[in-house]
Amino acid sequence: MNFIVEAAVKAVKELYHTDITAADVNLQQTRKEFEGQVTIVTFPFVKFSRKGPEQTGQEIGAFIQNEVDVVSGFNVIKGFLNIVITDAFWIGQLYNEIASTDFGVFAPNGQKVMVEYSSPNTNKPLHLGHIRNNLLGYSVAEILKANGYDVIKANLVNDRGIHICKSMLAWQLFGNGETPESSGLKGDHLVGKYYVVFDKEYKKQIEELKTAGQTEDEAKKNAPLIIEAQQMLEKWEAGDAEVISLWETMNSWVYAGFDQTYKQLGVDFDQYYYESKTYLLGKDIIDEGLQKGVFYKKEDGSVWIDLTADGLDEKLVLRANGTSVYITQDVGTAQLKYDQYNADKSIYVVGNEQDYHFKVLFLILQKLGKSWANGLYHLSYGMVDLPSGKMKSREGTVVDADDLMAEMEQTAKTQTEELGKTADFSEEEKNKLYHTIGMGALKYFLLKVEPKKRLLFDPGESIDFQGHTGPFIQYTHARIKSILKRAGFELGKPATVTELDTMERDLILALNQFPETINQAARDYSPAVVANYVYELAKTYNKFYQEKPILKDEVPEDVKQFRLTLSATSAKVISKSMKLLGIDVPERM
RNA sequence: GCACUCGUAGCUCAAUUGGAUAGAGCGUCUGACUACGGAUCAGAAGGUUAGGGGUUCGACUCCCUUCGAGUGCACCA
Repeated sequence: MNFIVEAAVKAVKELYHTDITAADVNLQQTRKEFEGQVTIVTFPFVKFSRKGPEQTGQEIGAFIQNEVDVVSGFNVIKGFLNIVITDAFWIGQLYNEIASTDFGVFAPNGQKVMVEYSSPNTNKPLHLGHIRNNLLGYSVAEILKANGYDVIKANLVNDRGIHICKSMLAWQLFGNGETPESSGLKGDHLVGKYYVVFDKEYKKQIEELKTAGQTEDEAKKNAPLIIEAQQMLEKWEAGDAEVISLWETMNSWVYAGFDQTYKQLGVDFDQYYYESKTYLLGKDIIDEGLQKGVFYKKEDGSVWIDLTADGLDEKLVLRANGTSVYITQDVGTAQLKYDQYNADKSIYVVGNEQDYHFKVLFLILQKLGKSWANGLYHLSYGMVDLPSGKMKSREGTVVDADDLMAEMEQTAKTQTEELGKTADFSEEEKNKLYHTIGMGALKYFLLKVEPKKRLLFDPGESIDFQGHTGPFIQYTHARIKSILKRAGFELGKPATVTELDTMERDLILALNQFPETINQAARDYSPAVVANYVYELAKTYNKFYQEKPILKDEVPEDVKQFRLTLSATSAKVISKSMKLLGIDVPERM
């Protein structure tokens, strides 16, 4: 629609002798209840025209109609100039742009972006909150790719630390040599089980010490288990062969489990980072910062940065004994990433409880004068809540990722069997379909909500398959495919129709929004933008489908071909959109 | 206490980034040629956009304030 904007700029220049830029023209889709397809808001121009908004609209409208030959008319309602564009234009748009294979795919823009997501702890299995993280990260990566970025998906695995040692210790003490093979438990679940065991035994010891007269705080510090775990961590850091060996074994179990979960989820990574390898990074940068005067040293030798001028606090970046803290390591890892990839942007998909941390991290890197610091972005997302409140792993109120995915597939199976449309499917085809639909429902449910908003999940009532859902969109796609198959239709024939019905035009308009939607989703780092778009599109198609015959005998051949083209392009755009969300669409369901 | 985020129909979410009469789904009620696939479509009911001020041609959107919810405020990660 750039030509409309350009015409508007020209109109203001010639009519009112004022230079404005394209950004000053507020262009939007015309509301359904008015005639026309695009609307210019004319209020901002009245100060140039020195006339009322209606008259200004009339003048600009007349100018544009005269200037642009595909504009066939206009109307003005208050400060809104509604522009009517010819059907010939829209038909051309459908056949020349929308139907082309690279519609919605932008040429490489020469920029590189890293998206870090997932970043699990290796002491417990993934839960619903991790699913949201993974789906967001994967989808944002796909959206950026579609916008022409060269994307690197990274996973920073938290594979060390006291929490890992807790699982290890509990397994050592209470595990009796249990392995995934011996118990049939998925590796990450097995390790998670011992994390819970640790917590239970630890609490017991705390109670014992309390009855022996210690305060809560003392008991927490003095419980033998926690002391042992700390000793284990020290041994790990010292490279103790036995501890390292145990650590490697248990982590390998977890990774096997994660791989399986990731595969089910359909996410993947180009680059893994492990905190066991990065946790010592960053110290040299702290030195660098000390020299530059960005940091300062306190009497005890600890190193700090003063961010009070930026509305934040003072922050420790290195302990008095010279060891790192969390943020030290993140400073170092950020540098490592940059040295390795030279990315223009780096996205961190991390929950909103770390908003402050990333604010501080980015500010530190800016103050250190890192040229790439401006390209850092924290994609912060809200917690997933249950009706009972927050998920807590130790209280057993978490919704386990593997369980949930299995339940979704089961629901898909039940629903599909009830409808009885897959009688001729092979067992393998059926299973694949249940997976596609179950995951479609789950993924859509999580991605349709704006990332930063918290999300409510009720395990009691299963995720819907009707209405504003993934299966609804998948169904629309399958139905189109069915009709195309029946007609033996292939894209490629030229248009022979010259006029559009309202519903046909609305559908082309909706399809035409796709590239802009992809842009906006990337600008906002928001898969929800795509999710809501594709739902609107599916609804628009369904309405068209319901009211306009396509293959019926009474439909003239050229109209039939045209409606088939509309259907085929709708299926393609639906499929492409869903792919950006990491959701597959079936041919039949 | 301080900081950040959020608050839209009974419930779950939208609203073209400051634009027209705030839109969908679920749920409730009513319909759709004797199905080009009914996991669909049409219609009805449902709102003081948490409350109150302000900014302007125009505010769900920006500012102030009150209330409510969440998160953070470790020499843990």
